[in-house]
Amino acid sequence: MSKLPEMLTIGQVAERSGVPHTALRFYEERGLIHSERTAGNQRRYARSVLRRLAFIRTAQRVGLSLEDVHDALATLPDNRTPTKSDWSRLSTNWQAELDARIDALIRLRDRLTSCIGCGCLSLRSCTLHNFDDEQASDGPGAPKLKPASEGGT
Amino acid sequence: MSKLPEMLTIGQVAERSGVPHTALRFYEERGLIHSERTAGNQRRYARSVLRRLAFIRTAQRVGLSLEDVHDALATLPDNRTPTKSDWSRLSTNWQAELDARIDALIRLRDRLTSCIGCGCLSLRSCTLHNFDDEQASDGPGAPKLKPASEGGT
DNA sequence: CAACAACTTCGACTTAGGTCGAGGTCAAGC
DNA sequence: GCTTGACCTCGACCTAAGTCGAAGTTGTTG
Repeated sequence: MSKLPEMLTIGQVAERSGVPHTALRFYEERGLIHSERTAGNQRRYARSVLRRLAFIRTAQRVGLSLEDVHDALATLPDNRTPTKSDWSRLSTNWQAELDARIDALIRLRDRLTSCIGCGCLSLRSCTLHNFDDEQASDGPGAPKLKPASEGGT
Repeated sequence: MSKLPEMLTIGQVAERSGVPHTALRFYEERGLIHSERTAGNQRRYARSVLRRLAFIRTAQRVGLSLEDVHDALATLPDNRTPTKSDWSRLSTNWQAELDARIDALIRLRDRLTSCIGCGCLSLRSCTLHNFDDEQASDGPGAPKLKPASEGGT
């Protein structure tokens, strides 16, 4: 029973992944990653956790929440490395998400462009000002911006 | 006429802007908007606050933090309501921000696509797995990797 | 004038995504 | 076999962007 070379300590994972050890424990608590324990109760990670972490960080970058990631990862078979089809399925979902986000941002940009073009100071009739028809809330706490029922300056 | 017809109560502003009154006080506390007070200490808003709020909500939609917005608004001389050229300048900055985000998302999507295409199970040499070239130049150990909704600037 | 809606402040609470420190344990080198 | 550093748990704290409720005040209107 020699210690398998694939098992990594939390410090090693932190260093290799760039994810702080505090965050690693946090992710584990949230069920995003998993570790074995030594006889002395210390965490030991399979190398595959690095891939998982890349996954997680990527998802965050895309703007997905950890909960989203958790749900996505939960569709993977428990303790094994994702196969090509697992991976493909997840990636496909993410792509849809990405496409949607890209789309939304592009629409927003175009509106902004037209706003600048028109110099619509009052914003009263400005498309940018009245976009709740299309945009769900994407901001932090941002409830949707309702049309200011007229009004303006 | 001490009570000008243009002055709006917090309830009116909330209704017209769609921003909850709690958020209005919160924004005021954060220095994003401003109000006068009646003799009885109640807030009264100039109509221009509606424009400012549209501004703020738009910025949030673009993904900017309230602090970013605060800083942007602070660049306006004497903290006034944006004129056409102010608006144009700020909007241009937001566009840059938007462009950058769109760009990042598109790159990410394309990587994901190529990953699926190549079926690179190991990810070891996969582009998706090795995107630190763009992000992690913040230093070794990189706890700097900000999660989603990074503030621009 | 009395009722009542709208307003005030202040502190506590929320969710997401963590970080920090205290107090204690494990593992490895000399 | 001791020292040192890496690790453990647990609870407190943090920021952002607010929300909620209590207790008290103002303003409007019948």
